[in-house]
Amino acid sequence: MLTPPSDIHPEKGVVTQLRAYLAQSDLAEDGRLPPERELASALGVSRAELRKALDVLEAEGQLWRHVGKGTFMGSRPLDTFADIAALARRSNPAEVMRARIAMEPEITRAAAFTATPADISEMRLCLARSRQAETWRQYEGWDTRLHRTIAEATQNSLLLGLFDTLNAVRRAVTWGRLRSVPVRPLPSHHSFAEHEAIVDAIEHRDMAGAASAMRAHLMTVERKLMEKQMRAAGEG
Amino acid sequence: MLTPPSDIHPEKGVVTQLRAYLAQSDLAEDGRLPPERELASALGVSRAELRKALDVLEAEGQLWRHVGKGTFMGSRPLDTFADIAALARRSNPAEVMRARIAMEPEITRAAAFTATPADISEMRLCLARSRQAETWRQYEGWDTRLHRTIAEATQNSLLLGLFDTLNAVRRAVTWGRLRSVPVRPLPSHHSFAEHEAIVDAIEHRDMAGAASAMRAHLMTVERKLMEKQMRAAGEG
DNA sequence: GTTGGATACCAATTTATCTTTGGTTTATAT
DNA sequence: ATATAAACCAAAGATAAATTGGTATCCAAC
Repeated sequence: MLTPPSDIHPEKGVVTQLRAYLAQSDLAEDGRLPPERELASALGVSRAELRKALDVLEAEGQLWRHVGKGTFMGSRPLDTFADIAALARRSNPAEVMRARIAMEPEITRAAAFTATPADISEMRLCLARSRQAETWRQYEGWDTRLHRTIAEATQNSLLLGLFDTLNAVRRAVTWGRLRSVPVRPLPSHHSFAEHEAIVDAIEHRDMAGAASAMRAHLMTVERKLMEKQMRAAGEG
Repeated sequence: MLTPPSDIHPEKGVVTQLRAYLAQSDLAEDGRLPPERELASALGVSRAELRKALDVLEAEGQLWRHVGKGTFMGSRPLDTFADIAALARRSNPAEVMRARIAMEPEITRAAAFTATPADISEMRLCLARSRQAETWRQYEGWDTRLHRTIAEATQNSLLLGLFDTLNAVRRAVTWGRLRSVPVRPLPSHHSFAEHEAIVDAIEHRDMAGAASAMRAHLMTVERKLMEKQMRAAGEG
């Protein structure tokens, strides 16, 4: 219907009018249509009424909208950003910690099923080295390697890739932290026993135990991290 | 020249001076050292000479530089893009399925804690649309959107990014598949009820239930996929 | 009392502008 | 010849301004 008949309710008229506009006007390549304010005046309707029509078309899945970006035809493109730097920019330490708590226990569970004796002996090596570390920097190196060895033990290149991505973002995001204590990690450091419990569970093919041990470990890390942050906030 | 040691070659002198500076001065946590112009004046040498010394240390791998960014200690962070194509090449449908089973239930668990009413109503929309789908292509579109909406509902950009990566690999890996049956999804399709159970659990903030519902769903998908593969192998 | 329209404001996003930074060239002086 | 200073370039970051969808408010009309 090109000329809106007067016997149709105005709301429906706007929807029809909008459909006609979208059908005829060839919009930009990205399917973007003009801003609401322009489109409203171009169609000779108020912005509120145009928005109601847009709501209808959006509910139909014909278009999608986003604040600051615009309104687009077709289905929403999944803006896949696999770029580490971009991910790190948008994320923060809290998110990273939550992501670790979500991912790593399940990775550990899978590893408990697939780990080879070679994997497990490499984990044991990481454990021993981390205990011998004389600086926090060294300790962190062995800690990182232990966690990655577990991911490798899943024998799943995709899971390993996802873990690496998570880890890269973690390093990028955690910059700006302060290692206040220059001393070496103490033997009583909580991670030692926790790490050992994880590797033990993997060795015993205890999938549930491995997952929960990793989860417990990461939640301790998260708690320590939050405590440190609270202290820093209190001091500042 | 403030105190030029005559017995040392000036170039080597700058290198030594620079090494000493890097050893003593604790630079920022990201390992960044001051811009060349500042550092040159701080060390009392010309910028050109400082750059020569920096060239030496860079050749030794002790530091890395980047225009517009600065000069940094340590090894250059592997400019990792989680290369979807590379991941897909190394992976296979079975790995993808195992990775989904590892990740998505935990994402769903997190979503059950953080989902907003808007998130949930969007999930319901996806459910309804997927039921109305008249082709498998349409159905897959709404299925994908449902799963991504759940990932969005975690309010965690990193988890969302990891999910997107996983999803991109999945599409890349499943590329060569053929949807043999041109008929529309039947109302008895297993996913309908399973999807609904997932969204219900999220709506009721049942984190454990949401996770296990998603896990059950994905395991059904995996089973169907294996059966199909067996049939294909039998036919081939 | 409800509806529709105009306006103003908000937050997310993009665009434009300026600054910083490593890399390079040129001219000058010792 | 060599070193120094200066100037310029392109890449990256930082900041400011403009856009845009979303929302609330007020007012007039029926």
